[in-house]
Amino acid sequence: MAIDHLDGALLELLAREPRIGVLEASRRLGVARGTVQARLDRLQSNGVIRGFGPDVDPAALGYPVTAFATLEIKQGQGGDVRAHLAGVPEVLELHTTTGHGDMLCRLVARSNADLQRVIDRVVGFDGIVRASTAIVMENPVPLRIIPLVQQAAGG
Amino acid sequence: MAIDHLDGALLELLAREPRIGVLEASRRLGVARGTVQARLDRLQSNGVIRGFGPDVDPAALGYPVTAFATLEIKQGQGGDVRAHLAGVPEVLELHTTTGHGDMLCRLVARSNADLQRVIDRVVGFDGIVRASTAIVMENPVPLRIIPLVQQAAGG
DNA sequence: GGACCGCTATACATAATGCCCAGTGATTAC
DNA sequence: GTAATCACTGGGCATTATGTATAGCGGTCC
Repeated sequence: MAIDHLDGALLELLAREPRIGVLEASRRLGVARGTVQARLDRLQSNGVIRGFGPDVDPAALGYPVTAFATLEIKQGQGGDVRAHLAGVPEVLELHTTTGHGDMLCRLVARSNADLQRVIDRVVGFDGIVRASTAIVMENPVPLRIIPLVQQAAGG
Repeated sequence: MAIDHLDGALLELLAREPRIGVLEASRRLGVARGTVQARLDRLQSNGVIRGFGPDVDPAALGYPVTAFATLEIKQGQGGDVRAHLAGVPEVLELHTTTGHGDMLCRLVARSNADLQRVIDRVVGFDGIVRASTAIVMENPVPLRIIPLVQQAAGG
């Protein structure tokens, strides 16, 4: 799937002002409303736009501590470990990675003390051999996509 | 900031059907429109909802490879390294973490071969001493927030 | 008891949406 | 070269949502 300049500009606009409507977007971009509508439909059915879910800040929910945990898994226990981690609300995402048959997960907690509880819960499972945790201090580049979109759009 | 059941249900609803309007949300939740509007306003001014930006899938843009790189930084070079990484579109996020004065960043690339180019660009900077990269194979738990929201909402 | 707060319920003007259509220019197919 | 296809334009129209305001009601805090 490739996107062109108009797609890129539309995504940028939506990222900057998400509550904008199709009509207003068409005005800003200087194209017809139907065009914006068609592009949006296409971007969504192509899977480029997964959705417009609310971007919730865990810190504002009372979970200001973020950490990344690298997990070492017993052979053959991958499925069980995934199910276990999926059941922990503080696990915000989980990846399996190359390396030592390992997993990487993003955790949040209410405090550094609470992080200990979360880690205990995460690693308190039979298939997990070892865990090493890195606590996030700063987040100089929050999750972003626009620079990549611009590059993909050729600009 | 604490959220109650109604806030939680509203966030869940928005996460599941993001294009829903205030009116429709009020119908689903069985409350008055003004209530939903007030809750939404409050959640946004509280920072619980950062926005409704489009959720763009890098894979659909032509970047199906994700990796996490752990970087070791020269003392005193942090600021320069951040600026450098912020300028690389394939760097989707960057965190500074405890450990070895390190950083953790999420990268995407067009292919495994392309990942080499991205990594070269990332680490081709004076302040970076060493990098170790883990390529993501699977993503059993994609970035999510609803389980945490439910827990924060008390149920 | 009085003040305050959040929710309900309703109203109304304005604006956006979903959907339709005909026309145009550019590209592709034959 | 001609026909067909495709994306975009520009317009219209009925329906629906939004922003904003109103008054009333039931709690809670002192």
